[in-house]
Amino acid sequence: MQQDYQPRNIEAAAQQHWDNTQAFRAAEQSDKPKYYCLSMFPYPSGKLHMGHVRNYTIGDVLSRYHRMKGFNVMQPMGWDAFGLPAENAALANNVPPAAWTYSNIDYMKKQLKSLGLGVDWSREVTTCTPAYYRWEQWLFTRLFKKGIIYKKTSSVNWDPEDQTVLANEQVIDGRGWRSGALVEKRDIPMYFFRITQYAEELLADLDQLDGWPEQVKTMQRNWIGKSYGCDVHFPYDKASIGSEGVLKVYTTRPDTLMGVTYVAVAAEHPLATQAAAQKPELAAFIAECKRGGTAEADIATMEKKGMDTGLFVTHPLNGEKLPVWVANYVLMGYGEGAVMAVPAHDERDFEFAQKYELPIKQSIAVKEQSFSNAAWQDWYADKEHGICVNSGKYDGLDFQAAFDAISSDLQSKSLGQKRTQFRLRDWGISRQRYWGCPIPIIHCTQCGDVPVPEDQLPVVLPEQVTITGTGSPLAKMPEFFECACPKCGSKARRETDTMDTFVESSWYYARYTSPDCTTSMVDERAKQWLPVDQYIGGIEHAILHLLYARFFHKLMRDEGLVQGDEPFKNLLTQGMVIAPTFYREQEGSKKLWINPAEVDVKTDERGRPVGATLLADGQPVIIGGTEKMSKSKNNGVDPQAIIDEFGADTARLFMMFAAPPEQSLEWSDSGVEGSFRFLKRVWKATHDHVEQGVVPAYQRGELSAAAKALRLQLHQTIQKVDDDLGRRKTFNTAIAANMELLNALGKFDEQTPYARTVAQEVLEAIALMLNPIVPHLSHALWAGLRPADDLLAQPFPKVDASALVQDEIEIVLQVNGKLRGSLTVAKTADKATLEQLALAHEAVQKHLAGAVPKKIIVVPGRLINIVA
RNA sequence: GCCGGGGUGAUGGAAUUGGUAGACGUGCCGGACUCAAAAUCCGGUGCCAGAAAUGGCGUGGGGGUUCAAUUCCCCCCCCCGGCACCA
Repeated sequence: MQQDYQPRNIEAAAQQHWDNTQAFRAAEQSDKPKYYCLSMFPYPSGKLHMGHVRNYTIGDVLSRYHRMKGFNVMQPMGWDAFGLPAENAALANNVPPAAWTYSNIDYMKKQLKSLGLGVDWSREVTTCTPAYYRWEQWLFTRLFKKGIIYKKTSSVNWDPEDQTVLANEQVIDGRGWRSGALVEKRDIPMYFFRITQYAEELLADLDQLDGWPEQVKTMQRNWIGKSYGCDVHFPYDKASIGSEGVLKVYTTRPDTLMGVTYVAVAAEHPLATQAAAQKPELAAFIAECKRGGTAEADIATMEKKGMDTGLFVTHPLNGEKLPVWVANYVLMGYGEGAVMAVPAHDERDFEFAQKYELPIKQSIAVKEQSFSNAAWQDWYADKEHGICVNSGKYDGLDFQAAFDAISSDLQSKSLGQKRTQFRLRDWGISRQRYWGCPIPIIHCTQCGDVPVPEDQLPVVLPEQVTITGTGSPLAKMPEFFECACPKCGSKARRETDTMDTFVESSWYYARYTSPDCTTSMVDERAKQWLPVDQYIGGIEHAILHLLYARFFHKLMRDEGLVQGDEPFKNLLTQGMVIAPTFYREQEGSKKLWINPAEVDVKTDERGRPVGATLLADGQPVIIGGTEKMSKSKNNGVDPQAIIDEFGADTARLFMMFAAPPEQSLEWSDSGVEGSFRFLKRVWKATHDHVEQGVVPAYQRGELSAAAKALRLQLHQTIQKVDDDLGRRKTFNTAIAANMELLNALGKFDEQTPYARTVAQEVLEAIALMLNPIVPHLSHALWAGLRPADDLLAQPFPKVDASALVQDEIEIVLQVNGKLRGSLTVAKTADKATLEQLALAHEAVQKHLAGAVPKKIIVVPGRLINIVA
């Protein structure tokens, strides 16, 4: 072994060895159980960021650990290559999105390889290639014929100046990001996946997912949002509306129906349109409602506004006339575009009624609570304890009884019925963008929307285009959209919208099993590898991506392509990588963000930061918060710089040590140096041992007390690390346990032949236990400790139960719950002996001060608490 | 606004099933080595009082359950993720 730890050499050598032996090629033929380990594939944005390093290191640790535990591991990698940033880059730098994307992939692939991931690169998948997306188009045409995909109109953010649709993130304070024009909502035709048809199953199957975090399942349940409620029809008041008809609403609180004092409709609702024709001020208000974006967060937080239409509907049960209002918080796209308002028992309606002086009518009472129109109280919305009041024949009924009575009365009048509903909406996938998968539809004036026949797939996205930022690029390319109708042969127009990029990422996990299949979306190998045993990715994907992928799995299952109901058996959601921010105030209250690498932080005598200066000019900078690494806050640390300076193993070790995977991870330069120091110490300890000659690892024989204690700690550590890597997935504590073990070895200085076999045993175990985390280092350590063996063939170390046997244990003594001392006792000591010893203990006597113990609690093997 | 998560020394975090709060790392203080510095190694380090022994306090704030609460329950404050066209 080299005397010094030289990561550059050993990492290159280890990677070369893995390449030469095709070590991570996943084979279908194997007598071992399979383990499919998948990290969310990256968007090729340019270069690797710390979030990627964290994600892929976690995946690699689990992959290598499972390999050592005897699994046939498959860990693939690919590229989520379609998306908006490529078009933005094209606008900024005048490079075609395809060229930009492919060159980013080249660079990032080199970076990923330098991390030493045990990836089977032969399975690489790139979503922007026709080889990949043709199968997405193929599935689309199948689903279209089945009716799972349909067309309807939907609202988008419209930039009237650039004449283009904007993504939510491109709308900043209600204006287009490039033009600065006020954004408005516009209804356009789009294709939808009928995900609501699978809502019930998507909800129910969450119960199968024992390996998913409870929080993610809860978020998905709430997102799907199954509710039990009632359709209610309010007959039109013929005098004001002038025609027959009903206004339909859905409510989860039919028990409050007798408290309805008005109804509210969306700006686009037919009744609103009708009323606006007579009332210019209403028309103006409707126009105002159409301003602004479509994001739900904006709609939910904006000021609630409304206007009376002057129209009326009648209450379905008591025939009362109720005014129809237009309100900006009611959206046409959701449900019927109308809601019934019960100001007394809904907080939003309450505010609205107060603002516009609409009547508030109590219809629910809770015992010992008194109702007042003046201020909202939380009990007004209480379903559990309320009973009906001011509700005629329903007075005195509780929630469920009123629900049943009112809905059955509505049904007998044909003015409504019970219905369960989902909050989940169908998935609109049309995008008026260039860099995405073309939607395989041809529009024919005779035949309508015709799916592209299988033998004409794929519809290839042209790669030579000019992106202008206005309009849709494909819609300006006749060579793309001019075509013949596959049915009647007459001149037709190809669809120029592309698909939501969430579609590609909804099935890539399946494609990895059969990446080279040219005859189908996936082949029989999918049945062998799926489901994914471990999926790893950011918590920000908890709802959309994971729900869409689950949905796609069911769609593919129903097409006979895959088996099983769920794609991902176990899920690990990793936290963000965060770093301190620094800035200077500039004119116009703009902040100039300064990279942490360019800043010197001053601390007081206890290490607390007291100020910071810019290295370049020595002048102060302001210390900001610790936030997610991002370009906008300029607080990113380039992983490449860390790999170049310390090596990939240090980067990997720090990432795994600084926090458990699910928490956010704070970047720390000195923490990185600490990780590097630890690797140097492991290297030195192994080197110094090997220099004196390698020996066989300890097997059996008499040992000194110190050697016995070291072996006890060793095997306790193996037990803990095995559990930490396997069950708990807390890599930070696994590393800490190895650090403690190395510290203990450092204090063990016996040089007898037997002692050296114990040292060999410890060093071999450390090399193996650290292997999943710092595989290059372990590869080199192993070459020194066991020159004849390849580390890749080694199993995870096994616990020697005989080393764990302890004769004496420590018991903690408490008096009234406070720690007062401890006892070392024989492990076999019984309860009576323990109580006796505890009462006799000096510190216990002192704190009892003669008082008679009322109770003695003995927790075997842990503590004794004497209550006086 | 709605849904989900989090808050522990100077600092990142540990405490796995209600049972010794602060493992391990960083920083800081002291020492060894050195002409000196860096690197390395050794020791100390929750806060308050005390020379010490020791005692009290302490897991965002307030209350509760329990022999015992970072852990369970209720209320409040702050921070973060998602909200359907960022990925």
